[in-house]
Amino acid sequence: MHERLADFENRCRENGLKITHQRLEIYRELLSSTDHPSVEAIFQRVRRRLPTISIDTVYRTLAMLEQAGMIHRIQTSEGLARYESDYGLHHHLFCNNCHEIVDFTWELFDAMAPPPEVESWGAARKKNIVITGICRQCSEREQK
Amino acid sequence: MHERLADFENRCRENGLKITHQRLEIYRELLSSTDHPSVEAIFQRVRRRLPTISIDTVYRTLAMLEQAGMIHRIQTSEGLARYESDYGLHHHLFCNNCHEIVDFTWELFDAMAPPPEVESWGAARKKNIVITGICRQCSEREQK
DNA sequence: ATGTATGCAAACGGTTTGCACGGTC
DNA sequence: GACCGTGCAAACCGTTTGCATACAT
Repeated sequence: MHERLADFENRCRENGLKITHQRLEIYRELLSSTDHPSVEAIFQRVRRRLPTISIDTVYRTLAMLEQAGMIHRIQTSEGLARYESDYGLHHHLFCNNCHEIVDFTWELFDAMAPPPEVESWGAARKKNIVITGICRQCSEREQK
Repeated sequence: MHERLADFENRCRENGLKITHQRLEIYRELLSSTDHPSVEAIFQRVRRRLPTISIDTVYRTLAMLEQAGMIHRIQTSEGLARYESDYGLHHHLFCNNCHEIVDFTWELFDAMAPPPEVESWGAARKKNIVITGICRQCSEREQK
C-alpha cells in the first residue's frame, strides 16, 4: 500500500503532475476498494476525508489516473463508468440484478492464443472476459 | 432474411405487440447491418425510408427488441450503446482508434467451462470476450 | 372502437468544459 | 512567483419520460 502510494508520487513527478490531497485521496480510495466503485461512490467516500472536494475533480483525476495507466475504467451495461486500481490480470463477473462486479482469474484462458482471424484483424492489446448472470445472494433473495 | 422478418412478426403477435412500419424498418436495418450501429446511426439510416420517424421511437423500439431477445445491446467504452441482431455465438474485436466493432468466433473457448470460483459466485448466463487493440487499417494509416 | 405506438418537447443523469481563485512546486 | 489544479456553474450529450395524436388490430 505504502509502496504503491510512493509509486504514485514518482509517476506524477515523472510526468510533471502535481501531488495534491485530492489526487492522493482518490488514488488511495481506489487502492483500498474492491467493489469497482462508480464516480459518484468514489466522490462520496473521499468527501468524508476532504469535505470540500467537488465531483469535477474526481472526474478529472480519474481521467488523469487512467491515462497514466494506474487505474482502469470499466464501462458497464448500466451506462456509467466504474473504476478499479491496476491490479494484476483478471476478468469480471457482473450480476445483472445487483450490478455488483467481482474479479476472477482464469490462467488457462490467459495463456491461450486467440484464433488466427484476430491476428489478421490487427494488433490486439487486451483480451477480457465478462461473465454475466445472477450472483448467489441475489438468486437466494429471489427464492423467498 | 424473409424468414427472420416473419419470425419477427410472429414474436410480436405472441406478445401482443403491434407491427408498425417503424418497428419493421428498425429491425430490418439491424438484420442487414454488420457494423454494430449506434442509436443515432440507426436513426439516420431508417430515416431515409421513413422521413418522419423520431429518435425516441428508435430508442423505444430498440429497448423493446432487446427485451424480446431479438437484438443485443453492446455498451462500448465510448459510453454509448450499439446494437446488433441476435446472430449466433460470437465475440467482439474493438478498435480503440476508429471504434469499429468486428465479430469473431472462438469455439475452443466457447466449449470451455469457467473456473470453479465462477460456479460458486452464482448462475452464469453468458461469457463474452472483448479483445481491444488497433485494427490493421488504423495502424497502417498511422504509419504514414 | 379500443388501446398501444408514435412524435414532440421537455426532463434527466452522467460527464465535460470555461473561468477565476487557490495551492503546489 | 509561475503555473497547474480546483471548485463553481453552466453546458453538453445520450437517453428517458409525459402527453396528446395517430395508427394497428
